[in-house]
Amino acid sequence: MTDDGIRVALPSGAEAFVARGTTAADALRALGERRVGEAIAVKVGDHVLDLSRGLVADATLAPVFPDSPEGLDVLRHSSAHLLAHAVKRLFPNTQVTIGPVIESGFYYDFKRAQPFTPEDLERIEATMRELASENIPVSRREMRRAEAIALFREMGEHYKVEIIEGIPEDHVSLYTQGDFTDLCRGPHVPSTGRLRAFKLTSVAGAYWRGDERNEMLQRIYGTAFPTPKQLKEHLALLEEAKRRDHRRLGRELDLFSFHPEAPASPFFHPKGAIVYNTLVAYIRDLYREFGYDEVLTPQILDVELWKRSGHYENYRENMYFTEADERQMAVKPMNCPSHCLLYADGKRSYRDLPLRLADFGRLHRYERSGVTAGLTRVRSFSQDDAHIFCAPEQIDAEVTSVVEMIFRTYDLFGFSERRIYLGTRPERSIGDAATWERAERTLREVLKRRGIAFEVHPGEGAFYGPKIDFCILDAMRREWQLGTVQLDFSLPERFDLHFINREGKEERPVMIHRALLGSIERFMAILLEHCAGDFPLWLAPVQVRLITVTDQQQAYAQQVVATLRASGLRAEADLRNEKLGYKIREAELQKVPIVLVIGEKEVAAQTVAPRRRGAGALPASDLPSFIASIATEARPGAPGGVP
RNA sequence: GCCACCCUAGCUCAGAUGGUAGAGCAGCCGAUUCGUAAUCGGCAGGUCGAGGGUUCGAAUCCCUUGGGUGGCUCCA
Repeated sequence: MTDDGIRVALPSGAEAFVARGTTAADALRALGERRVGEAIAVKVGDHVLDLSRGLVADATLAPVFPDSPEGLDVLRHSSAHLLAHAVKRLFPNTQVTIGPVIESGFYYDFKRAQPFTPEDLERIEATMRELASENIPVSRREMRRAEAIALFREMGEHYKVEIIEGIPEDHVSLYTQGDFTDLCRGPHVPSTGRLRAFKLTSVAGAYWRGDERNEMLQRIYGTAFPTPKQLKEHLALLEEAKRRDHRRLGRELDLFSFHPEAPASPFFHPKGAIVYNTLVAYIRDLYREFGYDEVLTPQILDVELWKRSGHYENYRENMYFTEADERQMAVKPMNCPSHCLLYADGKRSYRDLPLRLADFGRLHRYERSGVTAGLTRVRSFSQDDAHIFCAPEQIDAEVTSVVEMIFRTYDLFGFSERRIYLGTRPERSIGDAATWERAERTLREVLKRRGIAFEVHPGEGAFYGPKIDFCILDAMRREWQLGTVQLDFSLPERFDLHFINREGKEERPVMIHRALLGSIERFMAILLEHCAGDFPLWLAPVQVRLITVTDQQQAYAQQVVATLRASGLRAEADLRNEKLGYKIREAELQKVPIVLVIGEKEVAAQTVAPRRRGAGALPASDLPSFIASIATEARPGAPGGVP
């Protein structure tokens, strides 16, 4: 190494000496990297930088291509800049704010008096295309903070000024492409021509700095990919998501509906009720196995109870209130206080613990209009909720057993990818610091001991205690929260709960709030979208549909239906005077798992000709062996059947 | 709650610039009696989410309101 030279290397080991200040792109060329032209950035150590960055010290370099995760981020970030560039060109009076990369694309927030219309979006996208085809070079420069503030102030970009004022460093970096300059950490593509596959997807309101007390900005969402083909695939995926939308399937499969008379409160139709109740039946089976006792508790309780539990203090804005006998009452948003009353009904011994009280009670929570959505966020629902009252030394075993129930259940439904989060103390909460500390440590230890990978979500705990949230990825790779385990030392305190321990002394139990599916409504929505309406046999509202070829077979068909029903199957007959193909098509569209075709031959031979959803015809068989062949699969909680 | 958009027959959707509603599917009736994803014909169905306004005239323009959708905030 010489004074004016530095040593650069590729991860493969190739080395070269170049002059200090050589750009990353030139250094890569000097190293014999052939695909420099395809790279959009460079990785120096752990940092992704512009290709035009001058190298000042020895470094190991790796080109960043658009199809790598880092490259995709650069591409999308630059697309956000291209969007801002186009907006400033079309609407010069607009102020720019921030434009980050998000999971499936990017967005940019703007301040403009006029709202952006869908037509504006088209014009903006067209302008983005023009700017891309002009292949404008993107350059970076650094500037003193004060200088940058002055510059953006002069440009009338007050939000940028505010952002820079919040940056502690002396210098900030600016990126310029043609007549557009933006404050940005970078890195960016070398020129706008590298952006070939992007699309603006929607406009939405968004608060400045994500605070609802601040003014509202206009956010434009978009997405970008390395190639047009990948963009197209992504858009096709969005179409598929639309096709699987549970609101749509709910209507098409006649499962549930919504009515303005009870906003955000689902009405389950007979078929939807079967799915719902079968899910509950599955959970009840688990409860039998894991030692839970089911209870039923009132819908409306005295406000005093909610004051005592802390809900009135912390949760009032989400509760419904009413009055009776001049007493203030509240509709329950949760079951826990009722379970505390149940626990306290009589002396408890350590021999009674753990006491696991399960409750499928209907809950009502007032959700602000605008946050509700289909079955995933409703105002009326029930959970597979339970509260475990146990001695402190039992916490570990109890949490462990809940985790087992959760994992087994998610496996059953084909949710094999999970993400687990530990939520710690939120701002609004009850209980002292030491108790919180203890509870958080307990949960952390259980997870660690079980070798379960998790992430910490600071401040995401419940107001009464820390929690572990169990999320899954569905078939569309979207993340949903389902189960939860929450430790609670506060409610036992507030309700002055105790049990008599081995020493004959009163001791405070711990309460564990937990759910596997979470809200049944929400779970049903997620499952419906996950399996695109193709429920496993045991959950299907109609398991078997008989289809007659002509009306000569009606009597036999009805007889078969009766036999199937007698053996516990949900069966029905389609006796309509329609062609076979028509009736089969309808059964397929209705996602009926098994169709039994009954024609002249079947009547004569006293058999049925089965047909599996999506798989076509199977050989005919006699009725008893057909029933035997599906018996296991039709039992609640039968494995398989979900992708 | 905030921003934007949407609401026409049970469903999916047509109905530039204001002249008072239309299709396919579903439904009903009839014909057809048929072998693994749509048989043919006919009939009926809407105070265009609701209320108010502008206008000679409103599904269409304006205001209010209800519901929904996509986001933001929230999800204890």
